[in-house]
Amino acid sequence: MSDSVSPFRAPPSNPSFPNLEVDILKFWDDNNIYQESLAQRSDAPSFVFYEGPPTANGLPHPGHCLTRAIKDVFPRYKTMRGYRCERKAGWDTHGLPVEVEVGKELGIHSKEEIEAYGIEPFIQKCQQSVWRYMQQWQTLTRRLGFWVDLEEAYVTYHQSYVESVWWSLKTLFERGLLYQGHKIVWWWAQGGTALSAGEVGQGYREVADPSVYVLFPLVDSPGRSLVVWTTTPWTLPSNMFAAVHPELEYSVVRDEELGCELVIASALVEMIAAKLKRELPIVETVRGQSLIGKRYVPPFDAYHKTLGEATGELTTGETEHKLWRVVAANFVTTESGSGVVHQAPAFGEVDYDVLIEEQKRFVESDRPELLCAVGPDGKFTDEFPEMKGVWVKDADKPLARTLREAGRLLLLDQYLHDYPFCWRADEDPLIQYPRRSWFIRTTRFRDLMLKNNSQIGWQPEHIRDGRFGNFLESNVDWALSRERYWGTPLPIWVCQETGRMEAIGNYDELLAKPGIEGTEVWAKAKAENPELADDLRVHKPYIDAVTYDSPFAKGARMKRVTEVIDCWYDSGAMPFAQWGWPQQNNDRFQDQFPADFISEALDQTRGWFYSQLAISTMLFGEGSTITENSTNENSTNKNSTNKAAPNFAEQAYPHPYRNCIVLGLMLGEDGKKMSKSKKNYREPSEIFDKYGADALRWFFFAGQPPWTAIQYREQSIKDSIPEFLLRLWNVFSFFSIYAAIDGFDPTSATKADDQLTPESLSSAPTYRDVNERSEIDRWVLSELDHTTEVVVSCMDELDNYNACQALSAFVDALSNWYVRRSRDRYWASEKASQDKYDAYWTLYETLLQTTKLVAPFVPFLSETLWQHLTHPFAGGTRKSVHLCDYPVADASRIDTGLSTSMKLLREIASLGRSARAEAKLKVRLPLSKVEVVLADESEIAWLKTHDSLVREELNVKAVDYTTDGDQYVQYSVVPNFKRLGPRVGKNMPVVKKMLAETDGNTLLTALAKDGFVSIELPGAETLKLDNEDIEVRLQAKQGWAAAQGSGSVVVLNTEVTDELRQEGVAKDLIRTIQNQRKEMQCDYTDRIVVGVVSDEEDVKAAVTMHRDLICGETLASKLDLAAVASVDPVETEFGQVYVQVEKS
RNA sequence: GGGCGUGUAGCUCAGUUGGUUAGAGCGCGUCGCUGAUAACGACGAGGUCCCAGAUUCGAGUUCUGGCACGCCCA
Repeated sequence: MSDSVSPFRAPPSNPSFPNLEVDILKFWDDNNIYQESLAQRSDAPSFVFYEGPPTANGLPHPGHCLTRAIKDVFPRYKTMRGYRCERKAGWDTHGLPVEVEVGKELGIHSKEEIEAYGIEPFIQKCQQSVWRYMQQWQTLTRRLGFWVDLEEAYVTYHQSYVESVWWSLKTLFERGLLYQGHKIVWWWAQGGTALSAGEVGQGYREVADPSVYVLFPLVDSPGRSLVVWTTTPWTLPSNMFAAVHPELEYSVVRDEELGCELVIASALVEMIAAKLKRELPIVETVRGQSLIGKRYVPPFDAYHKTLGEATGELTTGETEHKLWRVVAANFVTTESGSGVVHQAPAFGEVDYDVLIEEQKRFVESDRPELLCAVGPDGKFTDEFPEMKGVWVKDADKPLARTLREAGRLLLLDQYLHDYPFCWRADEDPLIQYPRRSWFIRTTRFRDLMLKNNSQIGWQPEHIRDGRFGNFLESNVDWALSRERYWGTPLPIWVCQETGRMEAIGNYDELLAKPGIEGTEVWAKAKAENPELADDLRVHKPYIDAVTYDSPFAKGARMKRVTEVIDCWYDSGAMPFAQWGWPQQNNDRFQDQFPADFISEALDQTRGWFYSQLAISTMLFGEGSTITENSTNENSTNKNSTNKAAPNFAEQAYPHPYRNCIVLGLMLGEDGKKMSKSKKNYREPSEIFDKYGADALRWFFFAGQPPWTAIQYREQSIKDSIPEFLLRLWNVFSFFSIYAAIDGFDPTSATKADDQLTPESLSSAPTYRDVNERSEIDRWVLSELDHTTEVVVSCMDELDNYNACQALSAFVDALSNWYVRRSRDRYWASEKASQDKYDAYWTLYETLLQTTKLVAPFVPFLSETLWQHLTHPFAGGTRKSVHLCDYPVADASRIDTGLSTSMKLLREIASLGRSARAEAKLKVRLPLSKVEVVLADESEIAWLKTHDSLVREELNVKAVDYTTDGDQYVQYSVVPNFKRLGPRVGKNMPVVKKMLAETDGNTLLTALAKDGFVSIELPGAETLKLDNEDIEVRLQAKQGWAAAQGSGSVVVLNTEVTDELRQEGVAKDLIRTIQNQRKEMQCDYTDRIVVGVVSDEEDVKAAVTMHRDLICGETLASKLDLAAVASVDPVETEFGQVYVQVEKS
């Protein structure tokens, strides 16, 4: 090799990965590596990734690290595989959480307070507040190595984004898919606002409510009443129906005290009788079905006096009373109550569904209308004059009293249950309350959504038919509107005179309306505060001020509805709205739709996964047509691409995403949900500082499949360092040290290309064809290419876990077999031997390829390795490993036979060590022989050529292989179950028994002679078994120092001769002396003088016989069987050992 | 209450279409190496595969019913 100074830099021996990572971040920034990785693929086929927009309105936590790591690894991989993978960041910026944050800041929380504060300054604050934690998000994203275009991020409050959403809503509106209806919400009456499910969930606590059993007298059966149970007496005035389960049995019982008959579910009669403390003899029993349709008198007559006899026409042409009938409902149970359920659809979502079902039975003009005697303030309205102005919860007692006085109260009791209170005002109970709301008719698309879903590649697969599929099956119309302030305004304008409506698709379209007024509100605000983001002009309150002439009635004005929309709709519109499509960027949208890959956590099933699928199916699915804004001739289409709005009806499912990895929930150290108060997790920044981003990433990728619930364990993150990162580093470090010593110069490959592919390195004069290299070289390269094959096929299937398993196993084999077995080849004193060149080239190539393989997973470490490994080329190679192509397996290098043989060899070495340990014969003590018994001969010839390796590993003088190991081994023959199962079936246990009972050796002999053995089955049937049909197992006999593996048994010759023992002592002495050298902190070139004083003959003999060996190994210039003056001896089992450093 | 998922070694987790010796890492124990060295390696102990039934020649794996935990929805 060249005598010039090695171009390799010696790497730090104990690297600080966190520090190296920070350097790499700077390197990437300084050199625009990410941008270049994209530019390099500008003409490549695209692999489309969508970023599910996080909300920057909260701190990022470890769960987000997982999401962002997974979102990073596949785009990186695909990019290296030759695709163009753009990664546009995005931020979710609208919604209640933002309003709440701002409210906290301002010390206000009710809607009244917000309005008192002023909507205009409030939403301005919202817009500013969205970025509250932006810095942390960006820092985390960058530090984790998540490559994404933060500068080009889409933002849901941007005008272009809002306009895309408007366009889609207008499309839906014009297709008749938007409508107004009621939605029963959890309502905070005092604050005048609905609460989200999450908020409601926070406020449950146990309370005692009245439990009343009320009589509903049946109209057509005088003296007979339904018994109805409720814990909310205040809902009784708004009663509309009573529900029974058609399949349940009901009893008519006689109540002597009241002098009437009661209808109660049979299963509950006893319970109610016990509460009443009186007998309720059964008069008759009936099925729920027979009660259906029976009319009753409601407990209060507020509505009854006018509507009591109201009838309507059914769709069947018949006539039926609209209200106060018994209806069927299968949610009725007999767990509590009476089995007859009071229905006040205004105050219960389930009850409301019953009303909807009832309404559907009637012709449209004759439907029962919702009864609601309570106002949004939670107080009775004049529809129930008796209690007008009374807060509902205060009405419970007086209502019960009224019922009692009217003889309608069977029983008053108390009932303990959990009931939600407002989390912001915990004295305020929430009530369910109907609100006018806008809906999207998603139910009409249920089957198409299911069809679309069925084509999506879900990871894990059970999401498709499980959680997500079920959710789609039970689809209900999307409640779109929110009575809030900070959100995308619902773009519907209403004629103030006729109530007719139209949707607006973008801001210019609005401005072009005739008689436009109100735009000055925005102009004024902007003039007063030029800093205001222009995007705010499409938000409340500015947009609300904009009105125009009604096309429906002369002189009337069009005014926007007041609502904003659900921010899930924002995020679901992201596939087109991120581009501002269709107003602009048609080509970008066309290119980037649908996504090949998205990933979020499980909680997005009903969130982003759904909102995207629903919107895409409605807009671009089968049967949909995209209409041009033809009615709006004034709209200024700045971009001609707007005209080219495609018809996506032809777009094959699935869209808008083809593959989705659903990540499991991340749990804290204690296996519980992560929570700041419990402090059961580490802050990401601490992890980065202590262990580095690669350690965290590897923990995510290699620890478990990503969809399992992951327990965040600091120890596991820490473990990824020695298990993988450091192990790989050590191999590299080993290589660098010796490459530097020997002056190994890869630049001698004059035709080396900029990715240092093996083909191009072969131009080096010292580079030999792999086939000519030693076996271990061929072996490691075979393993490398096999690993490459596995990793590529896993990653193509989005399976990071098994890809990492393969990588981990390979790095282990590289470190613990290849390098270990090859060390002396690098130490060889001959600098220019071909074997040494082979060793260097093999390890160099292996490291290069491994570095590329691990690049998507551990981008920092791989970059560091790449920089070092390519350093000799002084800039002639690609600047970054991330600009390289992903390795492709070279099938010609994969030698499965060699792989199998080597595996057996390693097993034999391992068994030998095991046998030694068992027999308490330490490896340092040489043994004369091992005998290896194999099940068959196929590998013997190959193994024999590796005797020296086995001798060395096991420290024995000789190795013998045999298949005839009767002496040591018991043969047993078992059937090959998998093969014979189908053929033998029920007789399998018999076959197994017969094979076991026959002498193994006899069978094997017969098999060898005839190629088959015959077995007589009980049914006089003869079974011929060839050697594929059976499996030979070896079992070491007792009394031998032996260990057995799957196909081999290793037997030790335990006879220890004097010679062997003395050699063992010599090796022990060497070790003792080496330890002493270390104690004395010798430099490894220091010469020493050694003295050994012992009474034992073996020790004396060992020193005499093996003086050269001992001196050579320990760099001793002198070794005597005498004390060394002025040195303290170490006491050992061999006597006293003196070691002194020689004065130079 | 419904849906979905999970339950395998002390801990964290793998386990391919059912095939008869259930794996890994950590931890623990023993030993080794000392020219990758504040590292490293080998070997070992440790398992009623949550429980009970069923299907099957054969079940950690399929089915049914429980139990426990988690998530989502009521």
